[in-house]
Amino acid sequence: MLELERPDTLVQRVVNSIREEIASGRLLAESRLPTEHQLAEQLNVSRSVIREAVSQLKADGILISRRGFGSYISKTPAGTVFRLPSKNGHTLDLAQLFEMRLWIEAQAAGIAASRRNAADLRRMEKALEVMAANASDFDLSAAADVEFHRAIAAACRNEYFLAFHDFLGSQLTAARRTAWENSAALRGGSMDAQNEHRELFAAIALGDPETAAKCAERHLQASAGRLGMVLPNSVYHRSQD
Amino acid sequence: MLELERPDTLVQRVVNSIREEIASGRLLAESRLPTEHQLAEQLNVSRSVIREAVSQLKADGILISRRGFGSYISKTPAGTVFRLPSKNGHTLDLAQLFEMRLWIEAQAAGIAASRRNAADLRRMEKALEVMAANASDFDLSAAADVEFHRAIAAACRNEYFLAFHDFLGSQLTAARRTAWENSAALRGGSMDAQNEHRELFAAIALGDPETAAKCAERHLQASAGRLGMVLPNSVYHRSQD
DNA sequence: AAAGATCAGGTTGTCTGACATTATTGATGC
DNA sequence: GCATCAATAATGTCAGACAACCTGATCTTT
Repeated sequence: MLELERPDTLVQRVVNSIREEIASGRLLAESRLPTEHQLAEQLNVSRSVIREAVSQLKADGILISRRGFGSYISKTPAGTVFRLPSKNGHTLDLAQLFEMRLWIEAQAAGIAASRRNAADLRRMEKALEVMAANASDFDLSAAADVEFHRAIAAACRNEYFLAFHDFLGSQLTAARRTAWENSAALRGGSMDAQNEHRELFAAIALGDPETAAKCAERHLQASAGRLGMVLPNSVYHRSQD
Repeated sequence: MLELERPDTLVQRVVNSIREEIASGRLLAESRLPTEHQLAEQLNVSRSVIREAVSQLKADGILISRRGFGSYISKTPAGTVFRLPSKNGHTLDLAQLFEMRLWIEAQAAGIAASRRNAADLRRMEKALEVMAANASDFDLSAAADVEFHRAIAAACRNEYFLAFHDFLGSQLTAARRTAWENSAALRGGSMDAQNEHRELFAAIALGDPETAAKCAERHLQASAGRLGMVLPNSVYHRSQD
């Protein structure tokens, strides 16, 4: 099935153009941007287009504008948002994304093992119970699975880390949905998953970071297998070269 | 020194408004947005304001619009960009940010130890040499330091992970610049840092993930100390509770 | 009756021009 | 020298228009 790709809108082209000016160093940090009128004339587009483009760059923290004064490049021209780099434009590399999540999740498990308090453990255990009680209900048990892993990330007590964990999760489920619509592959191995969860939980409860991290890694690796994904080699148990 | 709080621009308020509408579930995924004319009338602003707001949300992957048809909520209403959550609006928690970087860097070191190839090792070594040769030149040695850690992250062979590593680095240097303008505190401990780097490099070259991760963690912890930062307790060497 | 062509209405994309609000700057007066 | 004030200019917002395009209904042809 073929897809027709369309030319970029003017706004998109202006955004790319300004981004490149900055990346190439022709526009330096904290230097002033030409006025919107000038930009409109230089690029031969209307001021509305310029304003929409600048509006996007402002939202990314790349530009700053002050009414009555003008717009200038931010002190941090790299911006304040993180976008997953996508080469061709749309498709994400599911395997690499999952691999990164595996690493984050493993690190989270290790840290959680040394920082978790009683409330964290209760929250994890509760999620496990819900998962066990609703093993037949896919939506419920999937939600409990997310909650279990989220409780682990939350036990690290770092809001940025937690936010990034959530971000990866949402990106992954979204990408998976668009890739294969059949996530039913999970159903088969739910018993194994439950055991892996229990192991992981035990290591965290015991306060054993190394074991927790390894349990998490094994669990995620197994999950990938259940989803039919092929990851690069394992991190810790790989043959030496 | 006090700061004058200004009311948000109309565009910003519209953006927040639509975001909230989605977060609260009043606007469902894949459902259509009112037309720009309707939105303008409902919110009592001009269409230009609506267009700028929608433009931002499109850039974040929250909205999608098709000419002649309309705009609708994306399948992934969480968006495709990651923003560091900032409560009050501007200041980031430097300690938490640094802590997260420490974790990422430690994980990167461990993975790199099992994935690095000859070219990776050469790249790291080269960075170390540059750093040693220009110990007195702050800018040069700082750049080499960045390059060293970047080579480690690159050796993990995961472009998303590398991109996130870079993002954290840029955010951190930016935040540090605005916090204290004097990063001269680094100068004193450059000899220690050099030793830590050598240790870390040796572990990676040897292919010992656990040691590499621990070296990286110690190094970053020491760096934090040299910067006068107070981090939460270490992950692995913390007293049991 | 079914398939294709045409048309009408609506929506986003872009352009134009205007006014409001705010910051900079230089002249003025003392 | 210093405060005041007008002139200038930039962004923020508004209003209206046309272009390009999509959808669905109607009309035409087979």
